[in-house]
Amino acid sequence: MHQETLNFFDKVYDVARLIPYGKVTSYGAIAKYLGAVRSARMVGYAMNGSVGKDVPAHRVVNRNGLLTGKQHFDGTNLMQQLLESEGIKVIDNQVQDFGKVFWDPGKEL
DNA sequence: CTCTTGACTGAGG
DNA sequence: GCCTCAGCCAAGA
Repeated sequence: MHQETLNFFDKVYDVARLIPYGKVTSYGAIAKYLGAVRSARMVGYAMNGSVGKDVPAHRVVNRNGLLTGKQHFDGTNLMQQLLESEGIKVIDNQVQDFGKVFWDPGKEL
C-alpha cells in the first residue's frame, strides 16, 4: 500500500523505522520501495532531518555498506557504535557481512 | 522562477 | 578493484 498522503520525507522515515534490529539497508533500497529508485539521494537528504524523529538512521547506509552518513551524527564514531551494539560488525566505516545483514524493504515487505 | 546542494547509484575507463 | 563522470530529483535561498 502506498501512503501517498505522506510526503516523501515521511515515507522515508516510515520505511526506516521498519528496519529490523541488527539489520541495515541502503538508500537505494528504500527509494526503490517508495517507487523512486532515482531519488536515492533524496532518501539521504530526508534522513538529514531524521534526527529527533525516532528514525534509526544508523541502519541506513549506501549500497556499498559504507557509513557515508556517520558525519551527520554527533560523534565521529557514534553511528558505528550504534550498529555494533546491534551485532553489526563495522570496520573503518564499512559494514562487514553486508550481504547478510542487508534488509531489502522491497523484498521483505 | 532559477540556481545550488546533497547521508546516492550506475556505467565506463 | 579503484577513480571519474553523468543522471536524478526534492528542498531551500
